Amino acid sequence: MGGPRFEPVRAVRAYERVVEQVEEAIESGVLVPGGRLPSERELMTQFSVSRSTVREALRVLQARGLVRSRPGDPHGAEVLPFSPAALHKSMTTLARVAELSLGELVQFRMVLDASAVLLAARLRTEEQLAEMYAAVAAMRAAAEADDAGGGTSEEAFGAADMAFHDAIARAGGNKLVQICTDVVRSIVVKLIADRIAGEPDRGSLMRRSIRHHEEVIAAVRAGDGPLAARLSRKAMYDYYAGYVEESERSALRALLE
Amino acid sequence: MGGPRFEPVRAVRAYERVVEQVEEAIESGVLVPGGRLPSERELMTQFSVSRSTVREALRVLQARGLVRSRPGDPHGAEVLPFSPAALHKSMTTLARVAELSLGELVQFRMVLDASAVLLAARLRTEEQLAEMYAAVAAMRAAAEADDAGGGTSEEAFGAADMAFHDAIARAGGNKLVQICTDVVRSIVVKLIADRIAGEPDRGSLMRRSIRHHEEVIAAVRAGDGPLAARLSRKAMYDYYAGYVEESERSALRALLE
DNA sequence: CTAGTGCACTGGTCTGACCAGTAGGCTACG
DNA sequence: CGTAGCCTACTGGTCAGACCAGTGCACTAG
Repeated sequence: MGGPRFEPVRAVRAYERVVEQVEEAIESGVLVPGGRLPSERELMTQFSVSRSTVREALRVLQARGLVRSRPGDPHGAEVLPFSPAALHKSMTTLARVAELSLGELVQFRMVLDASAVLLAARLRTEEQLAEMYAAVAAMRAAAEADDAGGGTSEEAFGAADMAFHDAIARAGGNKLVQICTDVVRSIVVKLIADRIAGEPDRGSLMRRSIRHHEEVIAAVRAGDGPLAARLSRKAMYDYYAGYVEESERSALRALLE
Repeated sequence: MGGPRFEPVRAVRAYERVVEQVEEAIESGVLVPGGRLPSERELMTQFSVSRSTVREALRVLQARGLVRSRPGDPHGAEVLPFSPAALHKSMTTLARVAELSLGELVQFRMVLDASAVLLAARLRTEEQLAEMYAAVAAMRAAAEADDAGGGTSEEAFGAADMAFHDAIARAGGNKLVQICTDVVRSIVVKLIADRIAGEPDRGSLMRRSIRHHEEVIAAVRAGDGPLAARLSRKAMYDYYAGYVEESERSALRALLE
C-alpha cells in the first residue's frame, strides 16, 4: 500500500474515441433524434481520422441503435429516437448464448407482468382501462374467427394479446418494465410460434386465456392490485406451462403462491 | 387481397452477412468461447470481401460482446464467453436516452429482487444460504470499519451488498433475473454513488440495511417466500427512497402493499 | 407551374500500403 | 544441454485513394 496506484493505460482505439464523442453528443442532447450527423467525409476531417475509422465508429453506433445510415443520403447518418432494438438484440443473444430456457423467460414475464398489473391497478387511467377492454374484445374476435376457420387469426390473437399487455405495462408507469416485458414477450413468442400454430386445441386455449384476461381487467378496475397480480401470474402459467419443460414447471408454480 | 404478397428486398450490406454467418457459427456452437476466428486477412478470402468489410463486421460483433480482438494477436479474434456487458451497455444507454428515472430503476430492482428472494426461499441450498450469511457479515465488518473512519468502507459495503443480492439471485435459479438485477444495480449505484458517499448519517443507514438483510435471510431460511419478498421490497425502499424524487415515491410504495 | 433530367454528393466496397505490437522459433551464449 | 535474448513473420489498427450505385435537389424544358 501507499504510493500512487497507477492504472494500466489501455490503448484506446481511434474509432472508440469517435464513438465516445458522438455518443456523448447524443446523450447530452447536442444531437437530437431525427437530427443528422455530418457526412463520413466531413467527419473524417473533423476527427482527423481516415474514413475507415469513421465508418467503424458508425458501425458500432449503429449496432447500439443510436444512428442509422442509408446509402446515398445527402444529409448524413440519422440520429435515431430511442428504440429498445439494441436491448432486444442483446437479450436475444443472451437467450441463446447463455442458454436461457423457455421456463426462465416465462418466469421472467410472470414476474414483470404481475408487477405491471399490480401497479396498473393503482395508477391506470380510464382511457388505459378502455384500451385493455378493447384489446380483450379484439382477442375474442380473433378467437371467433379461428373457430370459423380463419387463417391468420392466431396472428391477430397474438397482436391483441400484445396490445393488452402493453396497455397494462403502460398503465403501470414503469418504462423499463414495459420495455423488458415487450422484449421478452417477443422472444418467447418467437420460440414457440410454430408450436402454438400447430396446437390442436387452440380454440379452448384462447377462450381460457380470454377469460383470464377478463378476470385481470376486473381486478384492475376494482383497484385490487394483489389479486390482479395473482390472476395475471396464473393466466401466464396456464397459457405457457404446456410448452415448458416439466422439470421447470415447479419453479413457475413457485410464483403462484 | 389475393395474389402473392412480395416483401421488399432490403439491401443487405456485405458486412451484415459476415456478421450473420459468424453469429450463427457462435450460437450454433461451431465456435466456442475461447476459440479463435481466423485472421482478418484469412476471413477476407473466406468471405470474398475486402478487409474493410471484414473489419466492420468484427466491430459489430465486438459491440455485441461476442468477440474481442487484440492488436498483434497471431491467433485472430477471440470468441468470448457470454457476458452481460452488451446488455449492460444497451440498458445504460436506455437509461440515459429514454430518460429512465432513478425511481423507475429502483422500482425495477424491487420487483426483481423480491421475486428472486421469493424463489430463493424455496430453492436455495445450504451453501447459498451460507454465502448470504457471509455477505451480511462482510457488510457488518465494512460498517464497523466505517464507524472507525475507514476510507474505502462504503466501497466494501457496496461489494458485500452486491454479493448478497447476487447470492439471492443465484439461489432463485433464474439467470435472466440475476443478470438484469445485476445490470440495473450497477446503473443505480453509479447514478447515486456520489450522493451515498456524502451521506452524513451513513452509519445508521448501513446498520438499518444490515438489519433488513438479516430479516430477509431469516425468512429465506424459514422458507417463507412471501414474507422474504415483502421484507426485501421494504429494505430496498428504505435504502433508496431518500434519493428518489418525492413525486415518484408513491409508485414505489405501491409495491409495499 | 409542373414534370423530367442531370449533377453533386452520399454511403458501400475494394485495393494497397504502412505501422506498432505480439508470439514463437532461432541463435548464441553460459 | 539449457536458457536468455534476438528476429522474423505475422497480427490488428490506421491511412490514402479509388470506384460504384443510389439519393435529393436544383435546374430546365414543357
